[in-house]
Amino acid sequence: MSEHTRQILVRGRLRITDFRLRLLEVFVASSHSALTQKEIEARIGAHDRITLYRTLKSFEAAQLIHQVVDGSLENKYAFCLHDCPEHRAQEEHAHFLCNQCKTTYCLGSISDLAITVPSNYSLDKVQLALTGTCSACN
Amino acid sequence: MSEHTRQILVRGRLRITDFRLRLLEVFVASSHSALTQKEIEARIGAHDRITLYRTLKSFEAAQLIHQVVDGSLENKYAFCLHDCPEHRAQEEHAHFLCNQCKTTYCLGSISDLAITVPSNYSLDKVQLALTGTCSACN
DNA sequence: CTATATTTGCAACATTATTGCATAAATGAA
DNA sequence: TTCATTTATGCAATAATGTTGCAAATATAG
Ligand SMILES: [Mn+2]
Ligand SMILES: [Mn+2]
Ligand SMILES: [Zn+2]
Ligand SMILES: [Zn+2]
Repeated sequence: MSEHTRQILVRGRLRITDFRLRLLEVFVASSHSALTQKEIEARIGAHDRITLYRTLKSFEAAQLIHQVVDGSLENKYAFCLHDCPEHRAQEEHAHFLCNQCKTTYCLGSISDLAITVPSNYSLDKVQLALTGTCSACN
Repeated sequence: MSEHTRQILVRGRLRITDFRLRLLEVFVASSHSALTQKEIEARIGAHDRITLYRTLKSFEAAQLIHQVVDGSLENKYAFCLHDCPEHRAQEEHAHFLCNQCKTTYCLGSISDLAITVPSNYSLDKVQLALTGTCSACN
């Protein structure tokens, strides 16, 4: 059953360990939304806090997950789908935080928006943090 | 010299204290950019950490300052200019984080952008976090 | 000036971030 | 398969940040 996550680790050139497989399962299982550390901990079962911290860093470096800016001040991560735009030439990336259920949804590309910065500024990355009420809560 | 900041506190219906005046001076002095707690502490001189924490909360509640989402995970605050769109009917608000000097600029309104959310979602707030290189660093 | 409401400073505690280091485990090569 | 090497893990320790309670100090209204 973990052949899928196994392959993801191989592609990311990360050693295959039990903990990494478990963490990856968690992300794959909620690939539509971003997770806080607390939410990850609730899902992953027994674990070491520091190992989780470092594994998140590794996953991020290997571009398996990405940090999510959703307007809350919490550090959230989401699984990078293979068409995730976050790591494709720094394309625009939108996320939606629901005020009710606190879920953060990944809305994907927003490259159709016209963003301009003041003259002499150069733009590398665009992060759009939307807040409101999601479909499930409406 | 502190007549200006005095007036701001009065308008916000906050009692005038020495610490509040000092903190407000700091914000007024860098009203074009957002400040981290560390940056505030470096500018304000001798102070109590908890008092700063609570005064920031008061200022925010009184809408003298607002939290800034700039794509970093740091908690930043910026002075609300009287035409600051953040507190005018939740209008869009853009900030720019410079990768070089780490300054966060307030870019103001972006209400001309066309933002759409999936059907059945309702949108309350739009925060646009731009990253790149600022004019001074270019 | 006095009474009342608010603010401040300090202690205490919670949560999160971060590094060092010894041990355990994974991997590639023999 | 075994072994050597590299990497990951678990635990201790520390730093940074967030948060509340409470008594003393201060601001403000009357
Ligand atoms: Mn995403
Ligand atoms: Mn602003
Ligand atoms: Zn919701
Ligand atoms: Zn700059």
